[in-house]
Amino acid sequence: MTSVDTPALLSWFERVGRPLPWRAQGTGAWEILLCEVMSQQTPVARVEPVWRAWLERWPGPAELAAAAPADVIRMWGKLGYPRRALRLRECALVVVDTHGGRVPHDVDELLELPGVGDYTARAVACFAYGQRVPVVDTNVRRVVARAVRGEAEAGPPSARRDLAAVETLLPPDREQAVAFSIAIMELGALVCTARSPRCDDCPLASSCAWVAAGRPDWDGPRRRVQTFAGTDRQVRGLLLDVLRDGDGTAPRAALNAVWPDAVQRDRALDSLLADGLMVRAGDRYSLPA
DNA sequence: GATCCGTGGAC
DNA sequence: TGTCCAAGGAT
Repeated sequence: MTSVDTPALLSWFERVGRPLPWRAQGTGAWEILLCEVMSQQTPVARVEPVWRAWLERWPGPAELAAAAPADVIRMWGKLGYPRRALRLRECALVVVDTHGGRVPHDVDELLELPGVGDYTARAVACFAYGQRVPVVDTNVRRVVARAVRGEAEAGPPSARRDLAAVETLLPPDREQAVAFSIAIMELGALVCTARSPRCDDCPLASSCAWVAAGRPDWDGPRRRVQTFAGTDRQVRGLLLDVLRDGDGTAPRAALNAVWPDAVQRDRALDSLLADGLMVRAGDRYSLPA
């Protein structure tokens, strides 16, 4: 079982790591939590402008907690999965109400926050508070699968296994461990990518188990490709667009116009109401005040 | 564990 | 052009 050449990895990061705004010295825990939630299943490049605008409008959890859900949904824009915006506001409420307005340090407490799961809790503990905890995202899983196990893909995630695997790779020194996690994520994002890994530019190539094995194809189960066209997800997006891009309210007829299949349209609409992304008053549908 | 939940860029 | 996939979380 190969390990990871940490010095080579850290040196590479110093050279080509992106100067993302939330990596600047002095970035607070709330700002880091915000960017981590926004980055869930969303390319980092799309997050940056929204992150800036968001913090300008609501600098901290107290301001966000006082905001109207409608404004929060609008500010979320087209980042996708808008339920995250509602969870973020709920998270701000919990931070204010039960943590005195400060983002908690402990992973277990972070996990209690709405919209904060296994990855985000550890990302905040590590990146915001400098704790030596494994941080496992899709990039880390992929780099470890290749560099350590010699497999082309990570296979299905398993929180327990993945955490244990990364824990064994984590440098003992706290600051090194933090730098390791940032760098290995960046490597997965920039070099050891899912589609066409740029092994020629990889600082781990000479020690990589996958490269050593001749970059064998993945022989595990093919990951199910997520369809989008024609799904409820697409319909929800179209429906929400009507309110998000307009003045926040619309009659039923305006919503009906965006999707012909009444059964699916109603199902999507009901799910939006259930999620609290819309409210209904008679014939009118609105973003939640 | 499987499924659902947006959006858009890269190839 | 259609496929793939992106700093996951909740149920």
